[in-house]
Amino acid sequence: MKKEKSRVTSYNVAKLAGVSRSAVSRAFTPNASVSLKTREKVNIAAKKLGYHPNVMARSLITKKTQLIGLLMADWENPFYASTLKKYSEKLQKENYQTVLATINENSDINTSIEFLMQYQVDGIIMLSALPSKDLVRKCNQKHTPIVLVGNSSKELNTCTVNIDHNAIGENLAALALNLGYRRFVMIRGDKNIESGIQRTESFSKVIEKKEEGKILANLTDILGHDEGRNAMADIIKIDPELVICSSDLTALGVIDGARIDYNLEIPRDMAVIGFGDNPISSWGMNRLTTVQLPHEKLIDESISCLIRRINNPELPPKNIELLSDIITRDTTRKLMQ
Amino acid sequence: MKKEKSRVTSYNVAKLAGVSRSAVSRAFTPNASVSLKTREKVNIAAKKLGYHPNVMARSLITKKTQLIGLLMADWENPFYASTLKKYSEKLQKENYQTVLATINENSDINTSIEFLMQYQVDGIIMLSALPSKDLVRKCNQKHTPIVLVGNSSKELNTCTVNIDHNAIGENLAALALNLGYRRFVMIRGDKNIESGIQRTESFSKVIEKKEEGKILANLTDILGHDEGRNAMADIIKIDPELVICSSDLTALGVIDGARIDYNLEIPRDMAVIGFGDNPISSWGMNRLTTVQLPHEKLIDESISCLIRRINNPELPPKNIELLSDIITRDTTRKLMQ
DNA sequence: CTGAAAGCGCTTACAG
DNA sequence: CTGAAAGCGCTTACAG
Repeated sequence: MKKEKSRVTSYNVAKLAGVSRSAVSRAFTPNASVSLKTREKVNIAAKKLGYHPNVMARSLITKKTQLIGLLMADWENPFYASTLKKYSEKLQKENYQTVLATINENSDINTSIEFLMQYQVDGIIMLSALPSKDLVRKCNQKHTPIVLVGNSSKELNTCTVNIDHNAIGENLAALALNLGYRRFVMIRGDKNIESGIQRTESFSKVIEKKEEGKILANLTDILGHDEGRNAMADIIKIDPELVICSSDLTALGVIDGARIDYNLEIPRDMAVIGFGDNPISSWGMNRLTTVQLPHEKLIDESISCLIRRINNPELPPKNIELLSDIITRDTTRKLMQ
Repeated sequence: MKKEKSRVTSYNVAKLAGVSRSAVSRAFTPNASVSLKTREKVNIAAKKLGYHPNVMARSLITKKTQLIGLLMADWENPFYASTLKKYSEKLQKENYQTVLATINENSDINTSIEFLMQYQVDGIIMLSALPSKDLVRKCNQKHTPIVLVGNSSKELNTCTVNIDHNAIGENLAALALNLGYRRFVMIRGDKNIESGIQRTESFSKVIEKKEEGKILANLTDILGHDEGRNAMADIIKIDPELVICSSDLTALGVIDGARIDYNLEIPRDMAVIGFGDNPISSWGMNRLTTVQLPHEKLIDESISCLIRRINNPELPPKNIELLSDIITRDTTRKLMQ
């Protein structure tokens, strides 16, 4: 069987340094009441033995693990790699480590959350467009702070950091009308995702109010390049002036379909707007007009919300809404002056 | 200050179930010697109280945390999001949780590794093209199993799972010559990364041996779409028949540069081969000929290597080399029959 | 500033 | 199969 790992404990360090285990503990606690001399003795001994405090044992006492659970549901998002990286780095800077948990068909949200709970994470960041009342209830019950990122349901009694999708819908409508477009097709993925619903509704509200333009079709369950390209078979029959997609990848697919399969010129024959400002979207022939999300801010706000909540559980939860910009490139016509 | 979390402990469950804490512990240990009746009583009480064993306390005794550290250095790789997801899911299936650690300019490898060590991770998976002898030495010293993924240095006394880059270089050369190309330009990123060196060397060895063809230039420190596109300014002067890139993104940039900035037709005027088979590479006009890496296998092998090592530390480390396929699409000419 | 002692929540020989 | 007891490695009042 497994050979026993011979761990270096505070006892060993204490003995070598000629002090008590309390002193060793204090030497590793910032601002603890230890003399500089003791601290130095301990540090030398610790270095010699390769000692690091056992966080597990510590957390048993302090009831803090310095562990943050990162729950991610929507892995299709092409930004997730860099998002993950940034979370991990920024949390590390705040002295937290990141425990990753995945949600998918096989492992449901309950399993994941229970895993995280067993590890006594100090808090949870949930990245998902899906609502999760059960999750929030469970966390509140266990007094584990959680912040919901990118989930647009506001009634929940917890911290949320969101993109203001209503504003996006309105801005999109204003821009579209301004550019002279009147016949629209909207495309999005999962039809139940709140953010897409909000954008679509606020878009159409503006259009109705101004009594200009018309949404010819509202296509759903279309996500990603290939589905976008395939969707052109339907779109071509509808013949819109502008196609607005819920993802840059979908938009790029639509453009490929339009150009390659139907020989359209973009934006002359048809304009396209994406969502997300994927790095790809500015490449070569793509030059996609799209919505640029405040990723960095989303991350920063969610981390600071969570940490604030961890340190002051009695504070009321914050609900933050972030604004986005529209980047105008070459898949929509230029504004006439 | 922080309100005390009122934790449910095994003591509470024991009391409610009318058994000892030992019994509670056993009820949560698979194959422990408990009667079915006791186990059921415990389960009912646990459910009623919302009890989950505290993994931190458990790990103090068992010396196993069921935590795996995932160290990632090369975040440019566009596959990292899905790689991360798969690791997390597969480890979860094996009853491990993933702790993420990042390496970058700010947080060096030592800081990250010490973080992981403090959390007493049972093992570490290091995803990086960079060599890391120090890391391996440190892990061996602490008896923490580590497997190096995608790092081609073989002498290290640890488990490694790699792509066989020599084979790729040879296959690339054979294909290139077969297709009738003779004048090559090679492009890669960081010139010190072993995998790129190996591919380049084995490629040129084949060419020299066959006394056919010539590498006109070996460009380094070029990575990603934009740098690839810019590199066309130099490439156009060299006028190669085939450009071989160390990344699909670079290749796509070269193609954009060739088409848009220099009006070349691909592959008629110049052929391009990428590396990695990024999903983008099969899209629309891209249709990139590229090297398809065995991602899934890389992940599976590294996990099983690590778990084997965790369970049997005395076993000698394995060094696994995986083979890759070349996907021929439309950025190279077709083979004449 | 310092150390002895208690205790965090768990598991595991041990004895029955 | 079961429970009392010891102990994992740490921190933190407490008394000095």
